[in-house]
Amino acid sequence: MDNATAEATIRPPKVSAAAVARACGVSPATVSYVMNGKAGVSPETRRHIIKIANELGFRPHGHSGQHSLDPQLNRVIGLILPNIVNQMYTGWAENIISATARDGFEVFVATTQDDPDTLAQVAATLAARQVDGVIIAAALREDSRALRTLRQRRIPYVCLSRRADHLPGDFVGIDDDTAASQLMQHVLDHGYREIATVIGPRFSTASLAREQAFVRTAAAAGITISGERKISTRLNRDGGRLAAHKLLAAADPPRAVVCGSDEIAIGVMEHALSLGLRIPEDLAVVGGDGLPHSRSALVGLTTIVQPVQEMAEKAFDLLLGQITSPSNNFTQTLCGHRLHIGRTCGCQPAAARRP
Amino acid sequence: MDNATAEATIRPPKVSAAAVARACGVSPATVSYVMNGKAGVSPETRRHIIKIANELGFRPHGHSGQHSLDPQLNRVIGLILPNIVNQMYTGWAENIISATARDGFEVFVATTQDDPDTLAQVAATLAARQVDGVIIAAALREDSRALRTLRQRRIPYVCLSRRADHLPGDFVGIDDDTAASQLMQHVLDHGYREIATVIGPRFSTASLAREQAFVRTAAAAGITISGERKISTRLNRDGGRLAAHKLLAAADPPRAVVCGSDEIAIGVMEHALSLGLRIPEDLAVVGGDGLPHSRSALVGLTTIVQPVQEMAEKAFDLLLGQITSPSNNFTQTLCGHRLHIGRTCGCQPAAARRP
DNA sequence: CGATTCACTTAACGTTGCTTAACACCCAAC
DNA sequence: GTTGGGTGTTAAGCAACGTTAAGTGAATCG
Repeated sequence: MDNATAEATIRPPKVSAAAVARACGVSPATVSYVMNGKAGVSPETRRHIIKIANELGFRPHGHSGQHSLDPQLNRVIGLILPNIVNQMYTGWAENIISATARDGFEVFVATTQDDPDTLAQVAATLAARQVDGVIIAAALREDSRALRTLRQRRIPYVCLSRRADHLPGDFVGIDDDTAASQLMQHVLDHGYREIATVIGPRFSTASLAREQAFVRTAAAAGITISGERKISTRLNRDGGRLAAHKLLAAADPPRAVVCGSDEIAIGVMEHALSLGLRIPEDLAVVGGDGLPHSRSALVGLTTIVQPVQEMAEKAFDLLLGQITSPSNNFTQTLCGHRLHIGRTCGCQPAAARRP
Repeated sequence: MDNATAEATIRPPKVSAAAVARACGVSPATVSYVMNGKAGVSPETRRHIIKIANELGFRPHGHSGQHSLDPQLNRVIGLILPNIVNQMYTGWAENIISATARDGFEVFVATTQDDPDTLAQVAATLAARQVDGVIIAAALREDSRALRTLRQRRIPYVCLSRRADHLPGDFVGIDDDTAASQLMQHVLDHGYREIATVIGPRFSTASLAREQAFVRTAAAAGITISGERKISTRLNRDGGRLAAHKLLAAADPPRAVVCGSDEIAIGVMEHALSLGLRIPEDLAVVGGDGLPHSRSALVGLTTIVQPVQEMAEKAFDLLLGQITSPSNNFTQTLCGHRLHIGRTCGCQPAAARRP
């Protein structure tokens, strides 16, 4: 009797994975593999299935096609960070919180310490809390459990800075490849030949991309960076100290250290100073995040500056878009970076800019 | 619609959960799950049921079972910080988040920028979100609107570092008076006579207490700090720069600056360096938070070190106590601080030397 | 020509999301 | 007091869905 009301308000179009499979002439399992970025599917089939799935508006576990969600959002989003000590992350957090507050959203802040299990659990917890969306700056390349959990619950998410290898989704970051390449080029222009690189964990796509660009750019200048001089460490000062200890204790210590992160660079410099080395006279160091305090006159680090506020706001913009109108068309946004020339590379403070 | 509405306005409507269920085309059990925030209901169905229930004016306070509110916690706490850029606050946040996670709590992080209205609004928002408790590191001396809101709603809170002047409540902090006194004494021991103090906003009890201790300790050594040399500024680097600009542009610039916060101290040093002054040869500077990066060899700030982790865990402990067994017996916990001697005061640490 | 790899299917499995049904509770009527 | 209808809660059950280990068959390779 009241069915009229019910049917008028809710109408499930029900695009199941099986439907997509039928439309593509494959088995549901294949569709599942494609949607989760698993291996074992040919590129052609993969592309075909993605195309059909988008056309049909497929979402996993499709009990419902469209959200009628403006009225009753919880107005809460989750923010997953590797930690909240590194100022790179707090910078994003600050700006995300400001941006969300403008729209009346509250923010759950969670940290993972870059542990895969913690990440998976945190995502599950946030999902259980009915957040409207999640911004993740702690994605891991291989372990996509967290993102899968969110996908299944149809909770929109946006990856910030790091992405997952095989899972689709919105992404906001900088062009790590170009930025790292420019940074290395600047070091090369100083004439340093003995160069080491220290980056964050390789399970971060951002770290990995930077290392690869460092090595490639150096190679293009005829400089090979040996295995012992390519260090991956934790994304904090201690990681930098440890790396510096290894590098500087070697028989042939490097003349310059190119880091993937400011915190690491600072750790490297701290250790070098404790050995009595002068920077940049004995050792040049450059970083990769552009934190305010490492750019300051006290430290004077040469580094890549990321547009923190722009990135944060863009990430929330994208998330809000996904929340209000979910789709399977994802965008990859690369924000513009710039090189900040300090004095740790060997440049003179007054003549900050180099040609 | 007409009939139902008419009757509804005249008589207590008596909208049962079953009616909502029928209107939504689901079973009463599902409505029950939604109304109690239990799991096992899809977000779409949940929203739909909430919407219909609101339209029909459904009141969950039917005559049955116990009120579900008392025994069931939401397992969410609020954390109110002045900002999330100053590493003092992020240090506490990091450790509070870790501590709460161990007990299955989630944390809403909110920032006030030290604006009284923002603080009041943030507290109201958190209260509306049914948090189980709040940790506040952004309390203001005079404006206790926020704390009063929480008290009225019977939401436990713990003040961290700063307290409100006239409102009772648990408090965790350090002995600002003793710490500031020791810091000033160390500066006096160097023999400096021309001393200025720069602290955070005086609406923070921590800042005010430190300034008073600075002045008192200096006075005990026969040194008067004039009004122009007692500066209160914003709790960030820019605040420090501004203060330094005022102090160093004066006819009689000070020989030493005693700061109430590391960030301020760093701002002071940055400005001094930009004027070509050497630290500590031309100007000695000491800080007051003990942030990891200002203690590092790169900066070498002499400062008060606060036991960040201990304070964070203690604050959550107290909060948890208030949540599980509310009482009116409040405790004031003072954690132990220590003085970290760097080189910005003029001391010569063995290892570190700067070009 | 058998072994291996690749691309996909089959089928068992674990989850999710909801229903049915049993339960605990309060208020009225007997 | 006892009983019965009405109400919200909760465990148990079940169907649908997506996931994934195991399996199949064709192409490739040594």
